Amino acid sequence: MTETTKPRRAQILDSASRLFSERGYHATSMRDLAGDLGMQGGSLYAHISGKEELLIEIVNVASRQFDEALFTLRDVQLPADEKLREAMHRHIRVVADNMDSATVFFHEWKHLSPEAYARVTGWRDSIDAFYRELITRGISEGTFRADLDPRMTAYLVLSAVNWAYTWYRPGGPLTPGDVADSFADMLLGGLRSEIGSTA
Amino acid sequence: MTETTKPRRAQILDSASRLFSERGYHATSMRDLAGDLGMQGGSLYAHISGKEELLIEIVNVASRQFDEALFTLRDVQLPADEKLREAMHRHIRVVADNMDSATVFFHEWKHLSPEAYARVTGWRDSIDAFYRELITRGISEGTFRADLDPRMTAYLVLSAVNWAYTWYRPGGPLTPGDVADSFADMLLGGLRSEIGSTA
DNA sequence: ACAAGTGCCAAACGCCCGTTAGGCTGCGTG
DNA sequence: CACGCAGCCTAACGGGCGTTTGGCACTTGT
Repeated sequence: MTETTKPRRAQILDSASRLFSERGYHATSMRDLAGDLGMQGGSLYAHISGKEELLIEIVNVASRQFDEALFTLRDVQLPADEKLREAMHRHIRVVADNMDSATVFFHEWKHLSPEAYARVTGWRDSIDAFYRELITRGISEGTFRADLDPRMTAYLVLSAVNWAYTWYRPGGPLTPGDVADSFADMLLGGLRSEIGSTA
Repeated sequence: MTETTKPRRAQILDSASRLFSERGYHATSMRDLAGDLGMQGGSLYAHISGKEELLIEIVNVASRQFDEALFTLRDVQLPADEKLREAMHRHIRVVADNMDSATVFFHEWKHLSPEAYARVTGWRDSIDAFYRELITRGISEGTFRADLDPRMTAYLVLSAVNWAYTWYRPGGPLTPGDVADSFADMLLGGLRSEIGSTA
């Protein structure tokens, strides 16, 4: 009995993350969720205030993790290419370490109430701005090609790291670091061989 | 005979695409959908057999368009880099020209019944295979770098073209062709400047 | 031993869901 | 004019939804 079992609330959030990510928020009933935990629907309300609280908390935890992962990189002095690689490492690690809540985050944030919705779009914009600034600086430093459009470049990088939630499987042969390095190598160096790259 | 009801049916499918993409499949009720068309919930059933038929048809139309766009490229003789660019052009055009049904396609296919679900995963695999083969051939032809992993490369390309459904806005300053060219330039040539690219 | 507190259950609440049934209206055709 | 028949209506069906309530069993502190 010395082993401390997770608080009931945390168990509920874990189950909710998994079920919401597998079936979707609206397609998961409170009775489904309770059944997954071996209890009755009404019993959940001793621990939570309602269904939306679960969604809000899952999305908040996910967005906070993205935020923290990249925030500490903002003022690090590093060549732009290395910094981009490091950002992708951290970004993909957050996705990979939280596949369920990341999936919920990407799929269900539209169903949040207006304030929570606004907070998510705010996060989106700040992540966007982080990558755009990184790229803009890389261009002015001469590390990145001068003809890049920072907005499109940020979209491309974000596509790569975000879309991973649809195909990455933890426990498979690839670590999050493998994925990040592979993507960074291709993005930074390009797909074309030296011979093939004419102009 | 079925031809006569087609216009109304098409209107229903259009409304359903828009509402499903905005609110999600389960969060859109048949009464919502009917209201959007100025009718009562029950009246829909003169034109369709049920709610899932709408989802199936929307997803089928979308997947067929992806299929057709890339199928005719399979046997075209073209250098791998040009062929990849053309594939991205077509792929992004399908997304951009069908934002609503593409969004439904990417978000709601998990909620399909088993057979329809299997058909979608089949499509997914075939698109995947298309890009992998294209890249594998490009490597053996010397157009692409020899150290590329075709699987990871396909993921990267698919990330770029698929994720567009989350941010692209038709009618904005960017045409689908602009997006495809921009992404193809960055992917093929890499982000690094000539000076910065040391090995 | 007893009171307080915790965690859960069983039942019910009002509401909305997808879907069906039956009837009314207005049109095109014999 | 009579007919059939789309196309839509209103009303209702059984059922599942999120949530609330009251009470029972068990643990804990004194």
